[in-house]
Amino acid sequence: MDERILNRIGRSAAGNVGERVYATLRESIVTAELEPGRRLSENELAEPLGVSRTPVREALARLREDRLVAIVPQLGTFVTLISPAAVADAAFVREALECKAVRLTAERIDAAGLEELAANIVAQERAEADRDAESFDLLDESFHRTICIHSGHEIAWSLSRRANGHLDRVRRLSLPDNRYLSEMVSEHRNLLAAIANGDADEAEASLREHLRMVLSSIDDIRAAKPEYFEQE
Amino acid sequence: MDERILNRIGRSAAGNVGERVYATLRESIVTAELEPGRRLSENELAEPLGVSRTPVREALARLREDRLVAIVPQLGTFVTLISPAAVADAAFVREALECKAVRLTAERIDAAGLEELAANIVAQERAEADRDAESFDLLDESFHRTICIHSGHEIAWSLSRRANGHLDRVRRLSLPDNRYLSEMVSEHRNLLAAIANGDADEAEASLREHLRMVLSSIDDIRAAKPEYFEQE
DNA sequence: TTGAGATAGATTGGATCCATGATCGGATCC
DNA sequence: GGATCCGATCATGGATCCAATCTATCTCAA
Repeated sequence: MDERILNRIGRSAAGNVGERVYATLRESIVTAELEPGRRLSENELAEPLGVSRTPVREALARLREDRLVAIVPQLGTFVTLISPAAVADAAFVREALECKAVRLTAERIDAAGLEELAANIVAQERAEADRDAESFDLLDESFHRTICIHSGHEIAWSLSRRANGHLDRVRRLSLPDNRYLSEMVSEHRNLLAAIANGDADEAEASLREHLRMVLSSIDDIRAAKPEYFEQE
Repeated sequence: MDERILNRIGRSAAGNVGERVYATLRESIVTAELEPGRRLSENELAEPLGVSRTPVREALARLREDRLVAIVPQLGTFVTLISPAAVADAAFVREALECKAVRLTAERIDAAGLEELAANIVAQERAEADRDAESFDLLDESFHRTICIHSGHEIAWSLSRRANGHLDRVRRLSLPDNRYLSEMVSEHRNLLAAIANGDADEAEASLREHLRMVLSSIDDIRAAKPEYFEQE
């Protein structure tokens, strides 16, 4: 396994069809364009994408691991209903990983990293002023990713991102309501301040508070769209 | 999506061929029967198992997500070299998830759960007396799984288990040396005591100490088998 | 009209086939 | 003798084919 080989590792996951299909389907599910409970068919998914069943199957297998679809042999594939337990699990995982990461980040981030986070917040403020929730979403993701990367454990981000599907789905369903937007920017500012001060405890507490806010909207969504939820 | 359908969910992941192949290959890699750097071929893997390339590809795709193999298109699939960074990532993830889980477990475990953990430790003591490292391994896994399950977030276990491949590989390579065995049993006892007392802080501290011990052997392995390791 | 049974259709799981591209070895030319 | 070019071989990625089986519908009889 020489260097030339190592240099090419990752290509397989980069531009291949299965990866694109996975990203497409995940986005469709998270935005509820493919609504919870919806029946999917590998053939019907493959045809409009202009691909065969093979990469679709690969994508669905990954989505099953994300618990975003359920595959029943000889019957069909279904978008999972929103499960309060799965949402709680996602919140648990994200809090565990990101809180631990932010402690490390507060201890070891460099000036360039702080600069990057500060620039991100400036952009968030602009998105807030423009009421541009979609841009804010991307910036929010980038903000948290940057924090995880500077902890030295980028894996924290990729796992958190992966587990986060259920939270994303709930959040997107509630997106039209953007009254929380300025509050979130403010929380991000507090978090950055704690990191800049190297205060791991404060950074963790700040992030924990921030993450838990996302959960607050789930009851509203459930009241509005009960058919999207599992019965307990 | 009625109940009959829901009742059958999971069968797809239970007895199917891809799952078996995944488990088999993972075990072979973790025990270094398929040594780091080894080139794998889908055809050569499929033939002795009596299956086609399809389930092998499915298994390899999952192992790639575990970072246990690297797939290079038109070239080959390779068992990844042991990467100190990947090992550290695995330790980070496990510590983050399990420490957070054990806090919840200490707060909410019931008598039956405590009984289960106590019985497990008795079995560990027997394995220790018999110098039966393999049995101890299974019991250790079961012990940690039980703790995670009683936190109410079994996901902590499945993700921890999944991310743990690199740690397992290092540990198995060092297994013949079982002088740590009695120490680990003792640490498990301390952990159980903290949980039984409902002392979340003590339980977390105890588990953290316990998990970090696993890392101690990596340098020995590297000295013994440098060709298994990535260069930094 | 209603019920049961058979049959047709559709679904995923697994196996096979083809396309693309990378490596390696031998033939050939300088 | 050595470098170069070309083709055979083999790798994964994607497409297609077959098998098993579950659902739904249609038919026929009571």
